[in-house]
Amino acid sequence: MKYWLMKSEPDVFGIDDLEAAPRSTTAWDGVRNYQARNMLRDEFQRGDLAFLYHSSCKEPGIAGVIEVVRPGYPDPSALDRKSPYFDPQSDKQSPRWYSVDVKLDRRIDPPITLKELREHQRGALKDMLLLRRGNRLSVTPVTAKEWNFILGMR
DNA sequence: GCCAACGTTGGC
DNA sequence: GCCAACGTTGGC
Repeated sequence: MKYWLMKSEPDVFGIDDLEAAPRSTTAWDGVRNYQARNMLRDEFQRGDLAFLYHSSCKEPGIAGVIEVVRPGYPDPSALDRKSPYFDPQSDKQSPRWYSVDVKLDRRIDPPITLKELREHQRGALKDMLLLRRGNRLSVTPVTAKEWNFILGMR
């Protein structure tokens, strides 16, 4: 089993939206970066856990734990002409983009802020990808050590 | 295959 | 709104 961190803008889709979704489950679609795509397609497994991270908002931080309930499958939004994530270059035969389905496991209240995480940037979280300068990947792996340490912060 | 221009991300 | 960092595009 692996651990991940998945970014989302709460103004677009946040933990409240996930909780309100049917069975608190949603398709994690719209990822349009090859590195992230490869992880969704090749590495995500049912039962993996991920932090839901709120980005581009007032208090960026980890707002909850989510579980992968369906591993990588072709992202339907890439083929949906009406979707904002539609990609005319993708096609059904050789899908370019992938999604996974995730379910809310539990909220982290209050969220563990980026500020708090940064307090450990020289210590337990010194290798955490999220905290790396210039990191823009919306899906990143988290080590078991980092995972447990961060959960211990609440 | 190089690399400049451009677009996007995301914290501040 | 600014801007650093980085990915992508496209001309050559």
